[in-house]
Amino acid sequence: MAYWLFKSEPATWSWDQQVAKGVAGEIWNGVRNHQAKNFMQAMKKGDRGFFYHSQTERAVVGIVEVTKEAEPDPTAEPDSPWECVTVKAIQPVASPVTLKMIKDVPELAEMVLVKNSRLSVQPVEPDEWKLVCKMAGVKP
DNA sequence: GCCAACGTTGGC
DNA sequence: GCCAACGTTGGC
Repeated sequence: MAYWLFKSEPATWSWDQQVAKGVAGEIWNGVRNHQAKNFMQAMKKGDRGFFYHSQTERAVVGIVEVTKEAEPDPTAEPDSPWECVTVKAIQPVASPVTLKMIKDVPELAEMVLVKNSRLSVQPVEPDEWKLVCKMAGVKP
């Protein structure tokens, strides 16, 4: 199983809204970046991801699971290359892991979140996943 | 094919 | 609100 990080501006799409969708989940639409799209195409059903709030909060606030693999983005122009997966909320974190906390941990210095903060969908290494889960107070 | 200009994102 | 980083666009 692979691990990922989904970044969202809480004003646009928040963790609470994701939770409200329940087991049905919600399509992760609106991504208009090829790197991010490629990562979504690599995702498999059952993969796990962090739900990260950018801008005002800058913290990992929940855990999601990929429930449907990449399909054309219904919010994109017809025949455009954009795709998206569907994710559902699994559980909130016991305590949010802020960007500052991540930056303070040397083992997490190589996270894409630190290296390329603008990428909205990112891969997470298994070791990084375990450590951030520990910091968040959730089971990996 | 290069590069300057511009728009967008996100941290601070 | 500002600015740095990055991606995209368009002129040449």
